[in-house]
Amino acid sequence: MRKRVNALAEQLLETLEERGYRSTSPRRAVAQAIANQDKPFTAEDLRGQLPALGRATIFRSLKLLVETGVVCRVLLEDGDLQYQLSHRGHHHHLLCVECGSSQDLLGCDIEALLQQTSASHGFELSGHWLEVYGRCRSCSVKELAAV
Amino acid sequence: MRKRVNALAEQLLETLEERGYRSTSPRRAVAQAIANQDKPFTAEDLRGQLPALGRATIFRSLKLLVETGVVCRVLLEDGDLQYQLSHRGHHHHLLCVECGSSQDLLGCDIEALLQQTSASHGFELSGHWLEVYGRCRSCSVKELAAV
DNA sequence: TATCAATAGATACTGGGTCTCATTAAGCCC
DNA sequence: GGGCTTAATGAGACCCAGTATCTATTGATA
Ligand SMILES: [Mn+2]
Ligand SMILES: [Mn+2]
Ligand SMILES: [Zn+2]
Ligand SMILES: [Zn+2]
Repeated sequence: MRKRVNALAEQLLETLEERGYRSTSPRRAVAQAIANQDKPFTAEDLRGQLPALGRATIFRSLKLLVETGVVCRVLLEDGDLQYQLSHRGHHHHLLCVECGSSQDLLGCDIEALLQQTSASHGFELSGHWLEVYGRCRSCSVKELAAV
Repeated sequence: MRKRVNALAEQLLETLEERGYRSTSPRRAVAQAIANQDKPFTAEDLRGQLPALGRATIFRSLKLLVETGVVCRVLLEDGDLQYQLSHRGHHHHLLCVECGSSQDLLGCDIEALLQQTSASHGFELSGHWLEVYGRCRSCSVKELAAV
C-alpha cells in the first residue's frame, strides 16, 4: 500500500521532470500529499497537510500539475471547482453527492451524439466538459442497509 | 427591439415577485442590464454598467435570480464561471470559443446514455453538468470568408 | 399616509489565487 | 565534493469574486 502511493507520487514528479522542471523537496511533498487524497481536494486541504510549505508554492505546484495534465479540476454540483489526481487525456467523473468520492469515467461515448446535436445548430464542435452526479455503489448499499 | 428587451426584464422581475420578493428600483436596473447582455457576463460587467448600485446589491440580485432559475451559471472552457440569462429547466450551452457567445441547447438526450454508463459502474445517476465548446455558425462563416 | 419588514448601500471581511522580490537550493560542470 | 547559474521558494502584498454586518431607506399593505 505504502509502496503504491509512493509510486504514484513519483509518477507526478517524473512528469514534471520530463518537462524540465526541477525535482524539489516542496514538490515532492505536494506530489505525495496529492497521491494520498481519496477524493477531490482544495489547495487549502493540501496546505493543512503541508503547513511547512509556502502557500504560493502549493498553488504553483498545483498549477504545473494541472497544466501537465496529471491533475485535473472537477466541478462540484454547487459550482465549486476542486482538484483531483487525473488520468491523462479526456475523461469525466462520477461524483458521489453523498460521500464526495469521485470515480473516473474513461470512455467518452457522447462525442458522436454531441457532434450531431451541434451540427444541427450550425455549431462546429471542438470540446466539452461533463460531470456526472449521483450516488456511488457503497453509498447506495449503505442507504439500503439503513432502511 | 427595445420593447422586447423590456419584456424580458419584466419577466425577470415578475419571477421575483411571484416568490414574494419586492420589485425595487435596483432590481429593475439589474434585470434590465441582464436582459441587455448578449453573452455570458460577470457581476463585474453588470457593475460597470450600473455604477450607481451598491456592489452587494448586484450580487444579491444575481443570487436570487440564479436561485429562481431565470439566470444560470455557465462554465467557460478555462474554468471560469459566468452568468447568463437562462431558459428555465434543464439545458446546456453551446459556447463559442471564438466570440464568446452562447446558445442554449434545450433538448438533453444524453441522459439515457449516462444512465447506462453510470449503472455499469454501480453508480446511481441523479444529475449532470454539460458544457459544449466550439465555433458558432457566424464565426465559422467568418473564418471561411477570411481564407 | 403611517407602519414596518424587506431591501439597499457602505464597508469590512473571506477564500482562492497571483505577483514581487529577496533568499535558497537544484542541476550541472569540473 | 565545490562552485556557478538559474529555477524555485517563502513571506507577504495584492487581486477578484462573493458574503456578512450594520444602519439608513423604501416598498407593500392597511
Ligand atoms: Mn467526454
Ligand atoms: Mn443534460
Ligand atoms: Zn459515495
Ligand atoms: Zn462565435
